[in-house]
Amino acid sequence: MNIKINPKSKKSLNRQILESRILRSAEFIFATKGFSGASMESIAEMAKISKQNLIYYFPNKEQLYKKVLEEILNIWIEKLSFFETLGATPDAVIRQYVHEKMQISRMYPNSSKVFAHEIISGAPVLKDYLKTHLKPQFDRDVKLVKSWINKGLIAPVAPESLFFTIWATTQTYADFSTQIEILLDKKRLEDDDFDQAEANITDFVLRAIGAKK
Amino acid sequence: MNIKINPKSKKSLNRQILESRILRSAEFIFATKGFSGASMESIAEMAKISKQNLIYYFPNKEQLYKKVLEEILNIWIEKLSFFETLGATPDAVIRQYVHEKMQISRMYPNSSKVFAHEIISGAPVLKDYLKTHLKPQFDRDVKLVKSWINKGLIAPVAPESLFFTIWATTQTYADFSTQIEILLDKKRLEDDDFDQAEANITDFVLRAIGAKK
DNA sequence: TAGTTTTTATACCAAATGGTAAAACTTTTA
DNA sequence: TAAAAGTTTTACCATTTGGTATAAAAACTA
Repeated sequence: MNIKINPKSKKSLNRQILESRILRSAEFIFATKGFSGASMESIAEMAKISKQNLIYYFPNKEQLYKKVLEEILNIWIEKLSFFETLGATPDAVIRQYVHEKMQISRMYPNSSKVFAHEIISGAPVLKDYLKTHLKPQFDRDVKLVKSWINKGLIAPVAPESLFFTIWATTQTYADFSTQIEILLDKKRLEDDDFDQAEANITDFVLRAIGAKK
Repeated sequence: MNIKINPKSKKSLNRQILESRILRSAEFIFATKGFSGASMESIAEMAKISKQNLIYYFPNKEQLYKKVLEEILNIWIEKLSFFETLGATPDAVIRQYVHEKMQISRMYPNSSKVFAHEIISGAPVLKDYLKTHLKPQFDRDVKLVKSWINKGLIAPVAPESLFFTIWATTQTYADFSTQIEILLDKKRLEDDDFDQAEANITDFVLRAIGAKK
């Protein structure tokens, strides 16, 4: 019997592997050096291909950069929505949300850092996206939190502020990991540290909003 | 009578004015473009001097960058210490701390962003400083919070986490201002927004740690 | 196996940019 | 007022780097 992998998909598989190796390299370089400081050469080197080869896959730096951002945004969209868990208790929704956010900080620290650089720089590339995609979702989620307050399920906190707080506290473990590592006297943040942090943040937020379990 | 300003101090006054104009420009450019993306030319242009003139004042880019970081660190050192307010109640200390931190986010958003870029990039310049200066202060402050817990003044939260939370939530209003502006539908964050944010964060933190007033 | 497509390597370049050298101009000092 | 010190301008350059052009090599297809 001739078990043969479909050549077309085999090819595209190889390509996918290489592309994702490139993207991981790019993430790291962009996170570490910023957009301007990241040279195509250094990204290529890290991905163990030539610069010209890199350009074959990603014709220019901006496109590569956008792809990296796109990836993390897709992950966030996929994993993060208050709205989707509609019906669950605030306690459960927030636990799940913080959990997912920390999971992402843990698994994709570099993507997270690239995103942070982008926003801090004034979101030159993502401004439109934020307006058209994030804002509507934010409005929906704020509405949901307001309904919780109206039902007396949580204390009357400012919903917008609640989101900013959750984002900031979870993201800080990815973005400011260097600082946290130094202050906690760790070479690297381990799974344990993230678990601990998640528990602390969850606790903190739930106490602050006085969520009934 | 010959009222004459001491020429020496007059000169150095002019120089101070120009230098601080340069530093403010540099802050903005570094915040917006990152270290590598910030050109000496653009900084000079913003400060309304020639590039060569800029180089006269700051012989190279790295030195200018370090000066910008130094400025914000000095401000933080000056204004932020749990320890110094020893004796005050946790409630008062935290209120004051959050207040100062938000004040800084409001007044020096660009410095704050430059710092954020630096840390996210792995603190290539500031790593040593964090180890030698921030860490000891952090340890002292953590100790103080622990004593609060032991005295039953606040709930048994993780002290480290408390600091990370306060830093993250206050800093986010400077660093991620672009995102927050979009989500709150504001062209710029006004004094009012910062006051509101400060109140929310303070409330939030005090609830979370169950501080007795 | 011949042809086609995909991938990799070689050579090169134009623009941007950090920085130098030094002259010209201005202000301060003695 | 003349020298000294401080400031600004002009001219220039070496390096980095994103990107192009092109051809060789490898992989795949018919």
